[in-house]
Amino acid sequence: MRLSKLFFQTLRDDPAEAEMPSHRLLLRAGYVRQLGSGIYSLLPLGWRVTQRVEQIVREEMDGIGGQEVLMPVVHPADLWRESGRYDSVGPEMARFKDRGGRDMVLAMTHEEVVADLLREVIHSYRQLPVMIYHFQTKFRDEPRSRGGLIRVREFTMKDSYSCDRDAAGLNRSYQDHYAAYSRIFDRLGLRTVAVASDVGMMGGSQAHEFMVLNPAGEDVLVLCEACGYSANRQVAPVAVAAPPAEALLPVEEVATPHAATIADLAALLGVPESRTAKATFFVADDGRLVTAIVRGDFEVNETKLANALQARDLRPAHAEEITDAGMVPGYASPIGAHGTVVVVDRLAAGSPNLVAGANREGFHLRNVNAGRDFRPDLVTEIASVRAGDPCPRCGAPVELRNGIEVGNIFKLGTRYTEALGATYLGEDGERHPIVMGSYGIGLGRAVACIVEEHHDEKGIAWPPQVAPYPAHLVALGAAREPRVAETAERLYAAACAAGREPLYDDRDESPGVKLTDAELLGMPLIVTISPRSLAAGGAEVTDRASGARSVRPLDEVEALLADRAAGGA
RNA sequence: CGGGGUGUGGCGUAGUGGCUAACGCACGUGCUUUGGGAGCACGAGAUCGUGGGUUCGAGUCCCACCGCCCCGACCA
Repeated sequence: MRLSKLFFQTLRDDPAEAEMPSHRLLLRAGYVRQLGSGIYSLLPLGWRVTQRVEQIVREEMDGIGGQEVLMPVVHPADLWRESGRYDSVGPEMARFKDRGGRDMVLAMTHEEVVADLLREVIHSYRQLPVMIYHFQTKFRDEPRSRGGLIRVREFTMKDSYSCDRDAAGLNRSYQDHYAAYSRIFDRLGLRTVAVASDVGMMGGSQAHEFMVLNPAGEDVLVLCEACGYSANRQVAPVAVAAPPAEALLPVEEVATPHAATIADLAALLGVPESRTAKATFFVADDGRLVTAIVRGDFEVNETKLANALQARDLRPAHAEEITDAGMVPGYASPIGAHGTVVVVDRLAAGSPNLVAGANREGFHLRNVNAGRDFRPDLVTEIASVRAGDPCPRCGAPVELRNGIEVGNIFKLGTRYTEALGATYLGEDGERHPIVMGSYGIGLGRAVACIVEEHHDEKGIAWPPQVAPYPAHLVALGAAREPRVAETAERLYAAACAAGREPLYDDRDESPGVKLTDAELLGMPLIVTISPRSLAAGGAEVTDRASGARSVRPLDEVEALLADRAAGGA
């Protein structure tokens, strides 16, 4: 591709709105353009990278027996009513009416369509297992997009769906995907860690997320260096031992002016935070006011709490809602409260004689014990793992890291097939629901993550497997020295003929512009042809990632450009 | 949805009530230049986010709305 013809534009200055390296560089190098919040166009270079990524994903999906299909973006709402998700999914799903007044949705995922296809196509156990997948646009009206391509509203996703006879088949499909995903991210040049995760809106029994470690990641991961344990903090169990039992002491009120936070309280009373109880308040989607009690040295884990309550949604409670239940924010405890579901963290319940709120401005109670002084509606684990807490598997201190989710795998089970009546006739002559799994990879997010991991201060440095072009030919001083243009044209033509079309900067630009653009654009190999290089016996070859450069004879350069396996300089 | 910020040629910015809205980059033409974002000259390009208001006069002050960014809430 000749740069003189390429639809692109590099920017000298960083666009003001871009903060993350991937966002900044993809914009500056002319790979993408923003149309609206969380809505991007892919320019030719960006589209080529995406296609390279897509092809790698396709090969690995085909490798585990996947069959590519294409399912629609616009679905009749009735389909989503059948699964119950038309009502359970919130405003992140775009809805509209067609001209006939029928309710329609823009698909944010395709379980329903797959289940619909299954009930039409699959009748017998002989047709199972089967796995289908597609690359399709998804629209999710996120409350807030962010981070350039990391979190967008419209994006392309590879989603695959395994369809098995039973749980054992699902396990195999799940393992196949797990292995395929590991190969995919490896090939993409992404170092990922697979973490056990929450099943969220998908439902199902088991899920893993493939995470790229990145400080800008929106998820917090619990990692153990000692044994390799890894989990999303949303689900990671707290393995902190309960303190030794003590005799339960009588409750005693103590004045604690201006001690509305745990830190202030602990300092004022001279007790460790672990000897206090912290109350936080939520309102569930069904209207229940939830009082969550964790030990003062822990934070509430909203995912665990929501799961414990079987609530779809939790929001922080307003002060009036807390007061209405007979509690005093800042000095609150369940003692004397009414009209609230009290959920106590396992560890808080197992820690005796804690300091808790007195429900009186400026006062706390010493020696509060769950069960004796108030009755919890539920005692279960609702606290989040902290950095340095013992690993739930081996006990070594765990580490907390942020991660970006680039892929996930879910065991769905029969939730959708039962709802939609997608069944097969088994060997036993009985009708059984098909057992499904669903597996996603966000392509744009993967591209952004690759840039996050493969860039320097000068620009992008694509791994060869995903680079839009294998090399970047730069002709310098061509106007002055006809041999430069001739040589560059010859190398370009030869590479194209070998099926390895490079980028070719044939523009009438100054050397500085061309060289900085080459580094910004990030092709793995930069080949510079100039009077100087010709005098030195050939062309200068620079490995973008390492910066290693050397002048090579022209026939060697020609072979390098044509060689599919060529990597470095 | 809460909090914060921001909106001026394609990009980055200046312009805190007063003449024809300024600068750098990018863009066009010509000449010069050619290994690290070149020089000179000429030129094109902005209803200053939108609507209302205050004022003799508004890019600038006030109100409302909209867009975008960040933090949080949210989230396969």
